[in-house]
Amino acid sequence: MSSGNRPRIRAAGRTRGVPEATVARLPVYLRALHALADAGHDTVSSEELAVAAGVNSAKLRKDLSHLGSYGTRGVGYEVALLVDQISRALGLTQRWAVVLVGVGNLGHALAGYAGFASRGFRIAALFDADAERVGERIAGQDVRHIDDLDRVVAEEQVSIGVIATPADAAQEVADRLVEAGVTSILNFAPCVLQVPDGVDVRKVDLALELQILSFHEQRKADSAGTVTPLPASHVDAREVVGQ
Amino acid sequence: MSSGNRPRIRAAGRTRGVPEATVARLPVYLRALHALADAGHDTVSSEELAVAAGVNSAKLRKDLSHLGSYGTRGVGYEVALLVDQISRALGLTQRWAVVLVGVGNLGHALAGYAGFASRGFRIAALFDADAERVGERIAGQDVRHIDDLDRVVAEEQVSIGVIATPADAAQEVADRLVEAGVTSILNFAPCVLQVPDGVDVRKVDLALELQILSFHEQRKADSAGTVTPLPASHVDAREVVGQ
DNA sequence: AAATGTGAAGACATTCACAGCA
DNA sequence: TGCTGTGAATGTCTTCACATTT
Repeated sequence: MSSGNRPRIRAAGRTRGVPEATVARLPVYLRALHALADAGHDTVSSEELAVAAGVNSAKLRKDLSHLGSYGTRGVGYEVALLVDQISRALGLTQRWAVVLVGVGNLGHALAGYAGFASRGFRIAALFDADAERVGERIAGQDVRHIDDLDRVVAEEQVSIGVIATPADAAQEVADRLVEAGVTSILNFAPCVLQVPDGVDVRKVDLALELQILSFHEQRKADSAGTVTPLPASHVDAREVVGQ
Repeated sequence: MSSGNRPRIRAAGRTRGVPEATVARLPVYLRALHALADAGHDTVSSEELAVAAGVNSAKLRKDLSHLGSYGTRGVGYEVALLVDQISRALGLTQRWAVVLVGVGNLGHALAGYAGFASRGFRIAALFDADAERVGERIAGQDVRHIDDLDRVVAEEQVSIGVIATPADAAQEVADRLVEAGVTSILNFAPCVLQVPDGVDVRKVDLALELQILSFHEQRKADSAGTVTPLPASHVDAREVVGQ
């Protein structure tokens, strides 16, 4: 017996409790809404928005219902209001300061990526461990030495760090980020990071995504080669988009 | 009534039926195994491998069980054998040809990303729509004009395409890729792609990941500011790693 | 003695289908 | 009438706990 050794606290106090799967889709809805706003739409139905976001409308409505009741029955959602509510839910009413560590190939590209600035993030500083690179100017920022990390994080109130170093440097960088006070990390290095509780890590792994595609390619190739040619209504109607 | 309007075919013929969630973790296990092999380990227990991969051991064993029974009770898994089996399951026994479309900031970085080559993928060609860029040499490849896409895809038997264009060009590129015969797409453009059944799309969205982190940052900031200081056993012991 | 492989339970997520409201 | 919001049903994923095997 012993009835499950950890009680697994679900929430403390007044948790709105938005499911993680929903959180991961909110940015997609937000983007679709911006596009609709630009196209001149004032209101949108769950069906229309769902199509624009690439999900089905029941899922969309359930997702939005976790934020509150912002639609009008018989009409739909007011685009501007929904943009506000989703932005608020995601914490995008403030502009987060981000530091980027590692200005190699990929770091360069990330430093110049316009999508960060336009979506509520400000790159406060670029860092590298390589003395050769320090002082280099990228996207209007001087590359600083990683030893300055503590100071910059404190001064600029940085809470998010992006790691774009080689894999063998990533854990050390993560340790330094955490030490400096960063509590969220986006990791582009192909490795697993060890961080203390209370620090969130998300991983973006380029090769991993290709390997997943490889799996499905193989499946397709196999079933094509086998007896079953599978006429038109192919089995693969599964949705892959959802990360 | 009407009992669910689509029968939802789950598989055609002899599907081993590896769950999608498992597939997404296999590349992580593979990487951990390579690291272990390099470190001289011949065998590994589910517990050790799980730690290296950042998951719990029950999940790891369940995942591996979908590939077959390759462990030895009382001992563990032979590293080399497991590498083989996972590689086979992921379709990495062959080297896939990939085309990359869009050689801007990000495309440049991707073209030079060593992780592709080292994990079973060969960049067969680079494309851009901008005549200025055509002919430019990146990572040992000449950039070609997108009009050559059909020919290259056919000649080099390409089945995977990577889109690294701006969002407004992505759908058009996707259409051309599909038209040329590509059946898997990795999309870095921040937009939803429309593709026919049988074509898989995976999306990598850099800003989206930051937005998810923003959500959790806000939650932390809120609960810190509120009445509840939440002693040591902080609520955030949730695992975020799992993509 | 040690560690795998797996039914069963539980948690989580999606989809259905319709009550309720504008 | 049209569309949202949501209980209930279904499906998927994770975790537990232990029989089984070396």
